[in-house]
Amino acid sequence: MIRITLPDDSIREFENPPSGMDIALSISEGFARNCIAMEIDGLLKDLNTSVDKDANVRLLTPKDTESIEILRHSAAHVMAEAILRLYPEARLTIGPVVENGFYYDIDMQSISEEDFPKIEAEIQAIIKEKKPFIRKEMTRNEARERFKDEPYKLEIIDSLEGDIFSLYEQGGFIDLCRGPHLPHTGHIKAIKLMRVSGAYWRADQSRQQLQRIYGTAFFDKKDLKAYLTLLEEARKRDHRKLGVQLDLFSFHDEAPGMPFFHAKGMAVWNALLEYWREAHRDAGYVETKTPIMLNRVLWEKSGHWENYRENMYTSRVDEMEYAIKPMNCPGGMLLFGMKPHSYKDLPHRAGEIGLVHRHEMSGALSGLFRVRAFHQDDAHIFMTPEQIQQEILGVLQLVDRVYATFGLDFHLELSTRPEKSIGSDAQWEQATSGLRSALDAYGKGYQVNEGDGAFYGPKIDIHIKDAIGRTWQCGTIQLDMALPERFDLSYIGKDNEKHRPIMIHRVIYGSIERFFGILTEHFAGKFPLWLAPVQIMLLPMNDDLIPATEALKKELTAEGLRVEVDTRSESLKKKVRDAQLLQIPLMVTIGAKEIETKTFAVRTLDGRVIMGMERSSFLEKVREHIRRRSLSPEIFKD
RNA sequence: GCCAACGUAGCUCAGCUGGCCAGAGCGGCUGACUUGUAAUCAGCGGGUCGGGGGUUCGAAUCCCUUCGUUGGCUCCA
Repeated sequence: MIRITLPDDSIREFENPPSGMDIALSISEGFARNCIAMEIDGLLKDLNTSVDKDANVRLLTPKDTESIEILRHSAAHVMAEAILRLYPEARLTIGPVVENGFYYDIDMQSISEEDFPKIEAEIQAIIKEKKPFIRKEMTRNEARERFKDEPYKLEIIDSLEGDIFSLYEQGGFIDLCRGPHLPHTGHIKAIKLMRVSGAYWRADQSRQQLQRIYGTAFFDKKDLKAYLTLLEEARKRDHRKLGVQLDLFSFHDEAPGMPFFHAKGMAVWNALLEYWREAHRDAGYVETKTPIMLNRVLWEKSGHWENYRENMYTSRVDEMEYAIKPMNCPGGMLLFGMKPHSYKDLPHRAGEIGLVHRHEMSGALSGLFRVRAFHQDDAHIFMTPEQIQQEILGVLQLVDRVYATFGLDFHLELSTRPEKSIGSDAQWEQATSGLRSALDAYGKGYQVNEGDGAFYGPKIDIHIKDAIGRTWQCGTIQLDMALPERFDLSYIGKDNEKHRPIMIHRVIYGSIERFFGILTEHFAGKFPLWLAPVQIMLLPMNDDLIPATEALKKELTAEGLRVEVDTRSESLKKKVRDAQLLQIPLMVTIGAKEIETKTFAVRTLDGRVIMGMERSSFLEKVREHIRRRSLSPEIFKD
């Protein structure tokens, strides 16, 4: 007698060891049709696994969160089978599930997206056959024999421990796999190949280049459609596209990977920095600036010459070797090291909007998201060990304040000591527990990435979530136990002895260029009033009103507002349309009436028009909206 | 750096199984219209078809090479 406990704590008894399907059938036939896998005492298994002892069993249907991964994993097998049918000489390597889909790395001839339709047709044929996934187990020797013509599979087998290997077979296709899988291929209701790219076997450049074919799969065609719609939405928001449309920035062959910011882009940039300075002043920071080029001696001292050389631009001037800084820290170290410090001066918070250059691989470049020259909103904080918790907490609060201003939610990740690291156990313990207790005190919760810290210290990464749910790592707080040592930094403690300060690097925007790009996509180009490149577009009703409108522009500009006049001899409709397309938050129509009564006819981006607004009240509300850095599109609500 | 795709007017794109003067829409300019909230009409300019080399009677179209862009690998702000 086998007793199966279901999630609702009900118990079902079976004479013989039941499979998941048997259990599902004991509930209802419709439910059973829907089940795709099961969980036995917390372990995911195939639905046809026999439960041979009393156990807690959960039957999975497409609604369960784990199900989609099982589906995609199975989809990867189906894709692999389809490819082998079409390209018998192909050799499979690995085919994991990734966010939003799956891929399979295959050693085969180069293919392109044009080959997708025929592969997809083959996949559909396999799905239609509703082939069951059958699990088999083999010993190491049997597995090696079975895959003797599959060099990559052999290498995988040899790299794994244990003596029993599981394989899954559907139709004539068999693959080494841990499982679990769907009951049969027919459960794959929606599948689509997304793209193909190169990848190296075991991510090693010196090894075989493979074809990585990406696909995605869903239980419902509607879900696939929704996913494709999201991709479409992301494409519409692409900052590279909006950057051209809104005249914000550009790239030129003469400086690949190094953005040029246009006047309108700089308006946004300056608004970002103005806010940054305000927030940092409030948080007790001073601002510094260090040169972008420093000599080799400095970089040898900091360790960059040894560890970061291949990413640095170097130059020889007057027989002296220089490097353009890839990071701001060494300059910051020099500044702190200039004069003695008392414990009473700590913590010392020095911010720097530092321009750094890093020679990224050409293939890594991508719009403003990955560039070779960028500005970091850096800061170096020097403190006593006792101050770690309080200081980190202060940074977290600043992070909170800044991201909230943009309507960005975020989560935190703590990375701890990696295998290769410098510093003593005690130092790491003190540093890590300092970060941990700051995170605990902050109370937002965080994820721990064991062993993911930098070699010179643990760190906290801040991941923001944008308007369409994508996450980006921007801010980071890194504790550095190496540089104060290398630069022999010290402060005089209460005991009148020299002590080594604790130092952190931290950024909040991260790279201003990248943050700019993220914000552009987050807002879909519809920047809030305080950030908008052009805040007000004045629309004269006819050409005779242009001089009067230009005079108004002058007045509004003097108020610190970013204003333009549409002087074209176009219809009002046309001028309104073009201002809308440029996502300008305020359109102010100037007709004879407005001049006469000293009022404004104001239109906001949501299409609402308010006629006859007193100029003083317009100004007051606009100023207040900007001062509060409000995100609301309703500038004249009430 | 590697793999793949792409590069035609300021922008978006057509032409690309080689062959009439390389096209369209938008933008720009000129003129008319003088407009009350998402495209007024007409006319006119504008292109080394990314650069270089080659095949060919003939190349935007085919080949080689180079630069750049995009998607990945990798790396990371």
